[in-house]
Amino acid sequence: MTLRAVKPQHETRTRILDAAEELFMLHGFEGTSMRLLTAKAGVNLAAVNYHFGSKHALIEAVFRRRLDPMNVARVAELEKLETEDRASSPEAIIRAFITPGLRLMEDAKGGGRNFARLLGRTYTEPNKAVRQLIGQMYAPAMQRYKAALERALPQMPREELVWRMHFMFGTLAYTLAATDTVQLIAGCKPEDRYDARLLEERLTAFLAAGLTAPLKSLIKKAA
Amino acid sequence: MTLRAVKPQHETRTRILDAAEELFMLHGFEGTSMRLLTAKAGVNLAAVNYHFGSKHALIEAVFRRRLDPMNVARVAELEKLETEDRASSPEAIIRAFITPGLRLMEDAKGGGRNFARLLGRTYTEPNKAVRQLIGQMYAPAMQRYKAALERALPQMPREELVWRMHFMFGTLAYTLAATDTVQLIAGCKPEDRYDARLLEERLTAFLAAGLTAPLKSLIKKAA
DNA sequence: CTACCATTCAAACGTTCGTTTGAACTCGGA
DNA sequence: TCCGAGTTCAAACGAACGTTTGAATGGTAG
Repeated sequence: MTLRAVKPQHETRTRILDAAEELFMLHGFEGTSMRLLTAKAGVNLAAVNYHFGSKHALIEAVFRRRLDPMNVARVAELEKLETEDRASSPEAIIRAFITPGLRLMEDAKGGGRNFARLLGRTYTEPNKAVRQLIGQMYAPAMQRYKAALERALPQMPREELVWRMHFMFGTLAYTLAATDTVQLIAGCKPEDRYDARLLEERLTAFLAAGLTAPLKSLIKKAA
Repeated sequence: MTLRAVKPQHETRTRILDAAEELFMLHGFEGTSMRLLTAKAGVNLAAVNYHFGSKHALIEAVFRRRLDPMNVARVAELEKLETEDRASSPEAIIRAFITPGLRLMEDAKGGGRNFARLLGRTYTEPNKAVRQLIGQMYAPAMQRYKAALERALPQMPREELVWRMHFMFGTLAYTLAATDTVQLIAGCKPEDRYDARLLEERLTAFLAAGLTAPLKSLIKKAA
């Protein structure tokens, strides 16, 4: 019987994942060496290959740990909307989509914050294997939301909707990744720390307006 | 007198810059080795350090070659709006801002296309030195546009405008970088090649609507 | 106690990295 | 013709990379 203190089952794995999350965010995948990573995690250099098999497999594990639950939460939020007959509001759908992402940023211990920045950057990651990896992690939830928005916006041409969802996804990704770039525009440091609740309101208003913008562009095209 | 065919002044420099543009886009900065780069450029391995000094200085040169003219074009477009008294339209200002960026993507020879993807990704670049580098390249033009939008939208709280510009900037960055991610949403390959003109219309409509969205969010905040 | 399995460890593997070196080459001007 | 500055070249530098190895270690079941 395992009476010893909590039995740190796979504690090494967790320490590696936490260190990887932070260092991948700070220096990128290629910029993070296994020596630095294992030193930060306080484990032996060989531990990564023992527990994960390779560096690439570690990258995959880092994403799976957070991304799978996040997309489950996304689908759950959407299903809640649908059972409550509130799925006809594009704004509600947008909020359901972005909330699980923004939740990451209010993680007090910093792990979620690190992952949020890492995730937001990875959609434009050079490494094709990594991009495809998270692409297929997203695919199921993405198709659900696409179908929901098609129902909520029946008058919108499908192709136009695809592009607007693309823009929406991009804005969220950038917001998660570029948390320190606001000062590029503000010209000074942000007055206080990220207020995730306020950010959610701002982002939802911006995206809802963009997604439901008038369709005049298709007519003006002749110009 | 230099009668010889066009005198390829600094042709080696150009070949290196072109190869760097493509390879940095494909594999990132750290993922691109000087050996691969110089082989692709058809020059000697030592040529990069001879002509640029170091790999980091090459990265800087790659950005300066395209980014400086682009931001000059941005400011010029804005000044044209202002002399024509059309600077009161947020949509016109947005169009002036995004057009020079989108122009890169219709470069027939591919160089601009490569740079567009590279640029869009770099706002979320892990390497802080690189991020700061392009940050300060952007700063002057950014402040001009911020002032213009403050004048065009006098009723908008300054802080709200900063965030909406941040979102706008992010959407453009993502659009430039993630040219192949649309199929993540579309679920299939895009029917035809990027139509920059149509994309400009779609992006302008989306961003103008987002930027001028109603301000109700500030009231709803109590909920 | 012993045997066993999972895990940890220090050390080394071969490869590739960015950069440096000093000689060879090119070519216009004295 | 010869000089010298500008450029290219093959070769090598030490350092750092991801991964592998085989021996030690620790706790558990027989």
